Amino acid sequence: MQPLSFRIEKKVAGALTRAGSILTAHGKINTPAFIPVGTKATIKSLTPEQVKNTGAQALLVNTYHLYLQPGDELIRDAGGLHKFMNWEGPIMADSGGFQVFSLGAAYGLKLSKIGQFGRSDLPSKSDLGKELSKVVSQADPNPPFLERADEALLPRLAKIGEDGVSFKSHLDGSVHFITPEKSIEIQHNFGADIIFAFDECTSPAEDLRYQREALERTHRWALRSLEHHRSLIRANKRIDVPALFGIVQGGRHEDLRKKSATIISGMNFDGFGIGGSFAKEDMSNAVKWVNEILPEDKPRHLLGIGEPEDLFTGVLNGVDLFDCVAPTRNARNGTLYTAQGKINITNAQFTKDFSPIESGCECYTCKNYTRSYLSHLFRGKEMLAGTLATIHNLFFILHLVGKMRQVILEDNFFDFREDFLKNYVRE
RNA sequence: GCGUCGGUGGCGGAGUGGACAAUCGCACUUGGCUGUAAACCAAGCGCCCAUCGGGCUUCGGGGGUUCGAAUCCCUCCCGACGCA
Repeated sequence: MQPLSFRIEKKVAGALTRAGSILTAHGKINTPAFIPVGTKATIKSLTPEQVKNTGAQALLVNTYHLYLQPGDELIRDAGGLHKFMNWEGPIMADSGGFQVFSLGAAYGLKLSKIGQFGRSDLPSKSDLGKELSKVVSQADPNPPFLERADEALLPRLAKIGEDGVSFKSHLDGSVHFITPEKSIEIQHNFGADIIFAFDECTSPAEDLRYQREALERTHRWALRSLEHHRSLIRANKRIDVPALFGIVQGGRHEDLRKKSATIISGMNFDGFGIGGSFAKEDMSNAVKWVNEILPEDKPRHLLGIGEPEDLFTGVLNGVDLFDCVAPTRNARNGTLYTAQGKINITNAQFTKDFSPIESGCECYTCKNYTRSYLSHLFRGKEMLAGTLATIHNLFFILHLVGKMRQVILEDNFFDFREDFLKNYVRE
């Protein structure tokens, strides 16, 4: 009857850290776990077999993108996502809540162009783009915070209302109104194992007043998501029902994070997502505040986080699941992970470097190819470049988190963390 | 040998008397990327100092006209095509 069972296998004394396992209808996920992102029902540049060979236990897909193309009903009619995309393991679906941010507050007039347009001028395509990141740096002397007054000039693709969010499709310009109920219906049609409540991922640029207002709306949407989820289960009589995770928001504010964790905890979700944006420096606290309140016996997913140092922060503070586009997107853009930090394989120094990306790495790419060859593929814009780089980056991150699980079980998490971070150079 | 067209920064290719150190591509160099509108985006790319900026030498070579030349004239060199 339970859509999912979660078992804690080991807890680290003196921390929120734990290792466990989640059992879904499509198999088990050993935690902590990193879940690669396959937004449009594909891990870009890899076949499912290749994804599996990197060590992935589960995948995460996106509601917004698949709803627009090819459509959630088509996926349902195809026999569900697992069959449609040929992935037998667990599948998670994000609710579209992140697109409220990425197509809303984060997207619009490039900051460098602000002030160059009067009301009558229309910005050109090159003046538009993504300017805000989910994770901002507190150290940045010029944080990319927009004045709210500029909003009238910004042609945003997502507009937030009380009942839901109006999206202007990036594919054909058509307008789609996504409510919490609609998001849940779409995710049910996918046949995903774990789905998320529809939320608003707020911009780090928003002030406290707005964060509070958005948080309350997200809480109302959480309840609506949960109620609709239950009514769909009652109506459909499916054997395999998806697990629904509620999402905690609250930005960087302690009182909001704690309030959100308390309220979402009270709604009887199957697990929890920790969402939103914050300064990188605030991440540790934000996660800790939340996880000290969330029920211990349910899984916690830190949404959209995946840089090595952040994965340690999450695990240290009680996170079980992560998803992030960083390893896959970085790979396609030539940034590769090594134990010493990230390298940009397109740099001139690697053209004649006949060593593997990382010596000792057991991934397919490192066992068979050199940095020089990768450099050549990237410079030649060959498709195989993205494939080999993605295989390495996913393997690196998946095995890093896998190792975290192992050392938790072996009571050696802190030493491992210290050793890794000592060698891993950020920036 | 004669004629025609043409020689611009690593390459392609604009410009055809002042706003040109020279549009734009490509290549090259370096950044960035955290629930993916991203196999993407940004910056730099003659030399020197440099914060804004300033100075110097450039458009096949040489000479000339002009206040001013990549742009006009003469000449030489080189290339393509045509005629001998």
